[in-house]
Amino acid sequence: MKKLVLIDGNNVVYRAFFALPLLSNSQGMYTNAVYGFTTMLLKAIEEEKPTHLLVAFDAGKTTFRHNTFKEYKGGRQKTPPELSQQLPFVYQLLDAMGIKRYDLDNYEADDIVGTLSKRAKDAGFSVSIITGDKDYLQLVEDHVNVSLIKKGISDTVVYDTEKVRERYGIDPEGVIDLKGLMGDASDNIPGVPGVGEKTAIKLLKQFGTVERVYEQLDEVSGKKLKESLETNHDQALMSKQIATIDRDSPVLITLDDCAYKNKVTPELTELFHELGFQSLLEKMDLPEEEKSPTENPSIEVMVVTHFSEDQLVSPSALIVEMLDENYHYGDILGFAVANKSGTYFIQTVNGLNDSLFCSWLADRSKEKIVHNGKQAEVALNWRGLKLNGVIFDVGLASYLIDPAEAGQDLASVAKKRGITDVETDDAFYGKGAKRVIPEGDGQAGHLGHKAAALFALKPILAGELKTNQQEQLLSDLEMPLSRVLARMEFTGVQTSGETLKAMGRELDATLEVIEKDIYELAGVSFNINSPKQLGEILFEKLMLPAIKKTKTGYSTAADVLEKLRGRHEIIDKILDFRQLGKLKSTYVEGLLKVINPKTGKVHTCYNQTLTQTGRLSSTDPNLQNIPIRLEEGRKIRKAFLPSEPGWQIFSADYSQIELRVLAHIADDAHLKQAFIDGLDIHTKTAMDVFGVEKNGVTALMRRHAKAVNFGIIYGISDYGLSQNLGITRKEAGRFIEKYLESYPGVRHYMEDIVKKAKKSGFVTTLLNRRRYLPEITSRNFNLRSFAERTAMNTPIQGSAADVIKKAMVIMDRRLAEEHLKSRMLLQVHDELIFEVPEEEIERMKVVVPEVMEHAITLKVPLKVECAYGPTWYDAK
DNA sequence: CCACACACGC
DNA sequence: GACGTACGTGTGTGGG
Repeated sequence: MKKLVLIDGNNVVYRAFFALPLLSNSQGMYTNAVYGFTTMLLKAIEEEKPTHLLVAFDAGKTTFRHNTFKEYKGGRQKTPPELSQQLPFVYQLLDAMGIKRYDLDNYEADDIVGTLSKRAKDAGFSVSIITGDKDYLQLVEDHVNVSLIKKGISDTVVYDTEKVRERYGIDPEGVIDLKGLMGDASDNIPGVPGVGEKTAIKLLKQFGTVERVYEQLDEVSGKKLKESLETNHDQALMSKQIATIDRDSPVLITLDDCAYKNKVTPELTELFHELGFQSLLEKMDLPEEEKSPTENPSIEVMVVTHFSEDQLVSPSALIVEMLDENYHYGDILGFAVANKSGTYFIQTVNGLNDSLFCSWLADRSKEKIVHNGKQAEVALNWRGLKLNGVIFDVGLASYLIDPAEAGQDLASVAKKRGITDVETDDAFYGKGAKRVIPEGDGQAGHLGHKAAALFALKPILAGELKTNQQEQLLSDLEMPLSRVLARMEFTGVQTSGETLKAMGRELDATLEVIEKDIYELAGVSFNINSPKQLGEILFEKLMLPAIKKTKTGYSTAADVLEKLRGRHEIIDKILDFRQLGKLKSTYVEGLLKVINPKTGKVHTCYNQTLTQTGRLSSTDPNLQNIPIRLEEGRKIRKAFLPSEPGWQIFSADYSQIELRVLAHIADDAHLKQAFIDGLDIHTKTAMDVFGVEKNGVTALMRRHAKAVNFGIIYGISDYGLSQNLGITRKEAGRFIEKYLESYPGVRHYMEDIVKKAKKSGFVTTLLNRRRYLPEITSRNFNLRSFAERTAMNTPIQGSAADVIKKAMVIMDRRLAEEHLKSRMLLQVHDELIFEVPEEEIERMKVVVPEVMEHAITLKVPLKVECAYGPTWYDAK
């Protein structure tokens, strides 16, 4: 006989939460409700041995019952965030176990259960319902029983028709009449005042139903009772109606959909590990994890020396193997392809010489699945090859699904999804200095498994993206951007080694003088670059007051030294030495090391899957932190030139993009107006915070206001602001308070986003980029506060990143459409740098701001400022 | 080899 | 009252 088990998910999770202490896993995430629910679920499966299983959930706040009675479930305590945060894991758990879950707009879990139990009974199933809610007893009938959870989570009492009669003295159908008369405080159902369980049962035993009670009201004994029944006639009927479970609700799934196979998946093991459910893991008799991936017989990797047409079918997963050294210069260690025809490995030389393979790589119509395709594309470009037809990038996808887990090895991404037969590169090649490329054909197996995993991962990740509504973010933003970045990196930026060397010589001369001065002032020579030695000199030998300490000793950081200025001549010298030393080592010497001797250019690598906010990062060299604030440093920019004679460096930057994004997201009328009116935002903030007219804003006020603005977009704390401005915490607190009074929409946003993050466990940006903040419900003040500030900051910074990324994709197309020769070279978070032929300058002055300002339409205008000159330094 | 302190950018 | 601005990369020091 078929057996259907129906579980009221909300009820069981809720009971588990309150029955168990607030357990948490190693990451501080609460797990007690998930744990309790899991225990219940496993017990039910073991005892009931269901062939079909479904967990029903309540859909939302309002149901059809609210149409009849708008106070339904009124006055209920809000679900604690510690509980609601666990719900997603309950869903994940069910999905991993292959158990159907279902909710239905306007209906509650009990209606779903009622409907399916009826259908199942009619189809000849036996049905067990698991819940802690007595209301369900109304569903009991032949072949349908209810397991009512008693105190705690482990005890249940099974109610069949007989048991209901025994306990209440009425038939199961009578439960709704019971409710109609006695009401239900927990659902805010009124019933008839003065009628409790005893009286209600007595009445029902005598009359049968609520309606009958009223038909024969005269026969009711007791004057008071009669009166109360009489005056509350409508209320009693309404209460009965509300308490009635709808057994014909529009449930769209079928019984077949609920078919259940007891199977332990790798996803489940992974999830249990994540949740820290060690005891359950042991209990479940899990299969041993695959230890030696190459032993997996299901993937046979064929080593080929050239490809045939029928081996390169669409879609195919493609691995272009390189180790983590710089992909502009690194070797390709082989290729692997996986598709429905099989899994193939080809050595680099053979692949590069196989014209069929090379034209397949370049063919737009041949669909490819890759992992961080930018690397492959650039590496192929350096070999004169093209890569087209990439339809899915697993690296980018996993980054969007959870930026905290991305940027990882393909093996980790796969393992998380239950594909365990891929070795990490670290494991296969060894890590650090021990890294070697194994002899023989072991590599074919490794690459083959990677390619096969890639092929298998695509539908899984696509599904996850769909759930998160991030498909467009991948297909219309990050994947096209990957192509744009590849081109920018490959194009590179012309860099004058001579200019750098000349600057280096000057720096050397100056540094030598300063160094000598410092030794003289200190009375001894020492390593100025060693904070330890420097600390000893300053705070022990020269007896300067130590303001701040670090874990390891005295702090000699710039802000500390600033405060010691004027106390000793040596301080200024040290600050100068540090500043110039940094220029010399990082910028002059550092950049010289990475200029390509053949092209005279630097070719950065953008990491598109690293930052938690959605920004890019840049390495080898980092071209996003070239000095600009201090003139000495800024001169470094003179070394960056156009790559063609007579061209110009053209720079375009967003003005106040983050504050504009804030005005948009917070939808703050006052802040929006300020931008619409084109005001100087820091002056405007000063006017609001200090309550003065424009003419009354002093330079100091503006500086303070600017710091407040800066802090606001980073999720401010009074302490942070006080440090920044050198004022007391109280004063800083007053500034913030004043600010939030002036911009109530911003205050509301800040409070709201934290609440939302607590509820859902993540925050999102304009284009639905996500960041999870598990620590936002931590009891550790430190961790929680940090997560709260992150909740405020990430949508702002991340949305700004969305805007400029979108602008880059559009800009790239626009340059092509207009047949402009100008090239996009760099992105520095809120600015784009181009090299532009003289004759295109005027056009670019129009096109670039147009594209950037309209990349995404906000409720405030975006403003872009352009500049150009013969070097990056001059584009100011 | 790694953690740390420091300094550069947005 | 705790802690303590966001996000990054690179360099040099110094301990294991």
